[in-house]
Amino acid sequence: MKRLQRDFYARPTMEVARDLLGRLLVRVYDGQRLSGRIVETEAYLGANDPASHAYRGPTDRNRVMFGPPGYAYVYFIYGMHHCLNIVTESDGVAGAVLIRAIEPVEGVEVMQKLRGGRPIAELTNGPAKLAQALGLDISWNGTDLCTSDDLFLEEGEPVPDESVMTAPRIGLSSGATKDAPWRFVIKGNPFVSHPPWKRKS
DNA sequence: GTCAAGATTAGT
DNA sequence: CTAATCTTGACG
Repeated sequence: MKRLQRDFYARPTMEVARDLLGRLLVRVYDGQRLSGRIVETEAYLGANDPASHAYRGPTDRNRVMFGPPGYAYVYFIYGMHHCLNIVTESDGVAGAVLIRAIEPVEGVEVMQKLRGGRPIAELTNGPAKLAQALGLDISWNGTDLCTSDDLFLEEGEPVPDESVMTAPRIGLSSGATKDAPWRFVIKGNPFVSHPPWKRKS
């Protein structure tokens, strides 16, 4: 299947976050394809988004968010979790999309092994969960998804507007943009974390 | 140098 | 609801 090119990522973050739904996230682990269909994303901007790591300008940790689009921004959080983001916007402009959940497609057994034998339903329905299921850690920060042989995205099956639902982002405690509807999910998909349609955000 | 908070998860 | 667990970044 065709791989997504640089121009796909070189657009406004919100647009990319929406368009990422339905795409196939692929990780080649030990020569084997592990993949999943993206079912949940969140957009994080720069200067105008207090909830973003890039809000206060570039630092050692968030630097890749300010670089060219199409790169992976992976960070370590809460002393035990890793999360995967896709860098957007043009070089010099901060922006990234957090991949919050994917629906397992290939390499389910390997992903299960990496996740301590958890059931398929709990394999990749959360940012830190999918990172663990795909064997991603901080060493993947800065990987170019347009040229890497081990981590990239394929076109997959674009999702129609009627299947997309927006909601406030998860886990934010403060900031003017904490309630902005910058979270995108495929309505009704069982692998979405904190399902918006089940009320009780 | 010090220190509180964090784009989460699993278990009570 | 809370513990787990440790890096980062703000401040002095």
